[in-house]
Amino acid sequence: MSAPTFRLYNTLTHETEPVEPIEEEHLRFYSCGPTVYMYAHIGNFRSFLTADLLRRTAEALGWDVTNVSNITDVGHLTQDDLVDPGGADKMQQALEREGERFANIYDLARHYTEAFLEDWRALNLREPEVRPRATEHVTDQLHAVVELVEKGHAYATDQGVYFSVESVADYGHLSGNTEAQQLEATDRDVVEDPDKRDPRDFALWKHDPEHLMHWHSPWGWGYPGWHIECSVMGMHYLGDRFDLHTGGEDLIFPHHECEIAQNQALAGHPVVNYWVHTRFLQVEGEKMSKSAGNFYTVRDLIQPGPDDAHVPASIRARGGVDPLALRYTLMQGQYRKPFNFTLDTLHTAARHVRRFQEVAERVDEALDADADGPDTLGDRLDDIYDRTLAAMCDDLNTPAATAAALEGATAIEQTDRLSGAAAESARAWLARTNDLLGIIESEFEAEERAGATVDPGLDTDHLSGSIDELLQDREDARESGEYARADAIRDTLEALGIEVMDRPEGPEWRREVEL
RNA sequence: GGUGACGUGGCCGAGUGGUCAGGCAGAGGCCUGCAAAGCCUCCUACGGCGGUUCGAAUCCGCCCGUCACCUCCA
Repeated sequence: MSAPTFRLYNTLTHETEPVEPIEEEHLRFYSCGPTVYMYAHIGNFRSFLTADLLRRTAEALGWDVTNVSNITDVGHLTQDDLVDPGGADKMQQALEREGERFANIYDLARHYTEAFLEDWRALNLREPEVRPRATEHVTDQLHAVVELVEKGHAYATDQGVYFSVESVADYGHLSGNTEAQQLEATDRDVVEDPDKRDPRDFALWKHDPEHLMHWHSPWGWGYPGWHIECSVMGMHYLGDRFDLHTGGEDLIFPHHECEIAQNQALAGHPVVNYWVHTRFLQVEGEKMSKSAGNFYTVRDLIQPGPDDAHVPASIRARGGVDPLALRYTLMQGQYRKPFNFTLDTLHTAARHVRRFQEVAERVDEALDADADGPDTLGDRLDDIYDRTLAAMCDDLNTPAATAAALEGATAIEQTDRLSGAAAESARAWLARTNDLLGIIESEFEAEERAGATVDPGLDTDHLSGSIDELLQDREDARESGEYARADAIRDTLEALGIEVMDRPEGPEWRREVEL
């Protein structure tokens, strides 16, 4: 079968377009990463997951991929445009909030960066080729600001340096915010800079010697504006023409709008061809917020603390859900459509992920047994994989892709007796599907299996000896017809969250996934 | 007010002119000492009103509703 055409919705053109890399079969893209001032939440990761799926789909097509995904470890003003002498900044606020935990702002950034990378791996996201930090590129950012001033695209006031929006054509095209008055904030409770020439102009540099992070510049001590870092790091690593740029929908305006203007001014031409934005998710039908009690960080769900009262007790009781179940859940909505994250979906996802894993176990056993017989699965699984890939190529249609993958699991389950040949086909299919979707087995766990620490979510390991004893007792009871006693033992196990299955070859147990 | 997205069965969600999505929940059956798991079968919907068409969930128009963004946010 010929490879399907990879198509993505481009915010810039409002159309779903074929992805045609500048370098043939080499996708180069930039992903806006997090500001590291708190633990990342599941909405953050919906967006990063889009970038991961983009990569995996391109790789499945045989393309090379170069992805740059930044870490924003410079605090920016909570009201981006406003030069607030008080320096109310997200990271500074975090430091004030959690002051006793961290020695300084850099320590805080380091902590949340490490936590972010742990979550990233837990969710089975592939590593970007480059993960630059904003603080490592401040000099580059300053050079860019100087260049913008020299080219007449920016000007300095007492309070900072601003990009002049009217110096580039087409400002507002990406977001549709073309009217000047739309670009003026209605409520401004912080003093704005009276020397700004146009309310739409945005800050490139903020003069503030008191800021917790500050650098020397031609305009005195201060720190860079938010938008310039992505322009600079993107072009630094990917050149002044690259394929694609990803981020959350909130970044369309102002962040990416400003980035496009800066890119145009610096390079003299458009730099990025495709802009891909992930919609915000909702949780239980509402916007996720701490006050609504539906705000979940990744670690809330995969390794909650016993006192995380906002995490449902059923999840806390079992020490968190399988991270792949969380990943699977986030894939149950296409990245561009409204998505309602619910515990019900999480529950279903956990079942599906376990089902894939059990199919994989069965295939591995059949591989070892290597029974004679024809390959009854290969053609069918090839067709299923083709449809899975086609769904991903269709603007990352993950619900359709996972539905197709599930058909593969059913196909394997339906086969009563797997021949060695069929098992090999099934194994190959599982590997390809996992490469594409990442929902069957974690690449990082496999990597680290040698020195594997016990998953904190699984506390049955120390119990398995006594579980085996109980099961043997139950078998003895069953053989002697003492079914009441056998059922009582099973009830005991179920109370511990252990499911018992009497298979023809003997009893098996596993943890329940009920939430 | 501006911009964009979206409304499919009890629930989640595919599907861009004529043929089956898939899953969850539910019902029946096979299997089982009974269960569980798995397998088989059943449950047939497209916000409303017009229009185009031999034929529309699918195209067009209007209306209703939901959501998001419009300088904190992925």
